[in-house]
Amino acid sequence: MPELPEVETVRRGLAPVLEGRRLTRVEARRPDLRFPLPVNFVQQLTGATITALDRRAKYLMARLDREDTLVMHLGMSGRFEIDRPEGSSRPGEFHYAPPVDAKHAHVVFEVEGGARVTYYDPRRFGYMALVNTATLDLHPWFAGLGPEPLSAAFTGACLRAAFAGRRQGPKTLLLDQRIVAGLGNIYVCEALNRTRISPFKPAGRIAAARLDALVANVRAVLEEAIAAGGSSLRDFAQTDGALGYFQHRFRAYDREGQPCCNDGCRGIIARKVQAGRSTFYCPVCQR
DNA sequence: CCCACGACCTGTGGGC
DNA sequence: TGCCCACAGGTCGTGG
Repeated sequence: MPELPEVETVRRGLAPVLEGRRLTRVEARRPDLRFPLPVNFVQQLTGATITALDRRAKYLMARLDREDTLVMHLGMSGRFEIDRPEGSSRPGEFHYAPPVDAKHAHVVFEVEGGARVTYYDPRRFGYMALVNTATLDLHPWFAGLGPEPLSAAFTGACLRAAFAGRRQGPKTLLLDQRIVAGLGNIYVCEALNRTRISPFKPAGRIAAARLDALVANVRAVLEEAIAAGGSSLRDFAQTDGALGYFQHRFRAYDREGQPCCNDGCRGIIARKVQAGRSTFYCPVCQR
């Protein structure tokens, strides 16, 4: 669901209420998300202070003043909401409105000062784990990740190396988190459309200059999406409930049958299933 | 290495 | 109105 811009939007929303705060109460309302929650999940988190909230690829990482880091992935439908206690209460005891969607409110964090952060995830493809901080980079979820697309490490040369000799299209390869970490279906479609590269063209035969342009467009579309608060399709909302609005600026994704937005192109956006997922592209200008 | 396909799980939207 | 099917932002695994 959430791709890099959505996860980054969530991070920016949560950071002010979590960073530097102690977890006073943690509730796991079911024993598992996609995977079982760690044994002693609640116990290990209760009383811990979150020193920083970071993002790597599509993972959120809450650094703790303990050995472990709380790692969270939103899967397809994961979402966080923040709320404040209502009414008066004795210090240290807060009263909250019931969760908006109690059926899918799986994990609840209450922090010092009273804010409550609830994790909702109808499909439960999301997951949370406690991972030893010292060896975090060696964990299977992180060890093989490619560069952050917004970092200087992501370059045309990276793509040249990763694409060399590959007959698969750039669409599938850009979804591979080992090549570049954080892209998903939407932003890959958008970046390829902006660069006028066919999602199906054998990746190894794309000229170096076009890969440089692709890198620039990946960055541009991600930055624009972050600035817009991400994209809201079915259920993505920012932590304050506001909707991101980048979906209104899609040029390819979910625009089957509508005109291509590229200058001078009169093509119509098409949809094809590629590697089991919808690819949206312009058959006229994307070559 | 590539692809096709299915699994995980639940909800929603469109077509009839 | 109601039902059924296709499809959904991600990842993981299998088998040809």
